[in-house]
Amino acid sequence: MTSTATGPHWLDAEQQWLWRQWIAASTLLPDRLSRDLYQAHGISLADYEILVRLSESPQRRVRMSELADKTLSSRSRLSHQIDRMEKAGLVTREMCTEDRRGQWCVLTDVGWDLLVAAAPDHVESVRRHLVDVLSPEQFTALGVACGVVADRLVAHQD
Amino acid sequence: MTSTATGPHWLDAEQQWLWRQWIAASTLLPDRLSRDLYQAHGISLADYEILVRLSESPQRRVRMSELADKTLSSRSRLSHQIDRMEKAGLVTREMCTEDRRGQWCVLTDVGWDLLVAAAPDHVESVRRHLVDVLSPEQFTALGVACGVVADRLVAHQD
DNA sequence: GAAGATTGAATATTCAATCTTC
DNA sequence: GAAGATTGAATATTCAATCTTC
Repeated sequence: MTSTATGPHWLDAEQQWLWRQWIAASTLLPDRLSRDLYQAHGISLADYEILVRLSESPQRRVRMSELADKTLSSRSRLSHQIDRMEKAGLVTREMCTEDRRGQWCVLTDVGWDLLVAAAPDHVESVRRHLVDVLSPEQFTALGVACGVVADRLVAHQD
Repeated sequence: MTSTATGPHWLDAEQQWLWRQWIAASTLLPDRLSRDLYQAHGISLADYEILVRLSESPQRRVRMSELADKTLSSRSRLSHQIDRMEKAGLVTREMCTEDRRGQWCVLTDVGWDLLVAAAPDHVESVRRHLVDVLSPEQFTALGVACGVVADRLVAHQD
């Protein structure tokens, strides 16, 4: 659309520029972080996030549905992803005794070791491409704004 | 990893929180916008971006390699995507006479009409989920920070 | 040999249907 | 019937190889 196709609710030129910067960063940064992680440790950013969530939980285990919520993934997607990670020996599934519909996803020692090895590199990558290229104020403003947006999106899936 | 696993370059608790807000927003917002677009008009956000870029260009056409750059897509990905959009009648390919290695991607009337129909809804969706939930200052800060990050990522693909 | 672009296979994600237990 | 979870097919993306023209 050309900039002459204006209407009551159109974005003005500045808003459009800001919006495109968002698109660019939110496309390029995950690509880059995932590539860094893959080249150094053979896992994707999605795999890494799962390892982190499991490592933070008591007994290094999380129920599948809760893991899906925490990683902002659909259940189907998570299920397939855990299949792959299980094949790679990073996690295992265990029956849930309290609720027999449920499954625990459990971090293996191999998964833990991989996370320990990958974490410093990943943090370095996050710093290099995001945190360190911004002033502390800019980074804070970015995160806070994202928090507002994300909260609204989680709240009303309307 | 637990928060006790600190090191010289680790992110502190606040930085981690900010970082996770970024992940949440950059995961949820595109999902949401793409879903809105798909339900109302049968196209993805990626399709929409391509229609926009074509519509903005002289004679509604862009060279494949340039289109890949503009949409931050790999050439392979774009090639497959244009296959699908060509099948759907939204774009066509045309030989490039100046450089016979090249191809033009051209917006069809059907594609144009679809963009015209979808654009107001999409803009409304962007406003509802992003622009309007932030103060103007917050939105500006978000976009500016994203611009800095994106520029660095484009500049040195190191 | 490099740039423009595509191809097919491998991998990942989405979608709708299904199954079990609550 | 709803929640937890999975399954297989359809769709989309990545990766490495290839082809043509510069």
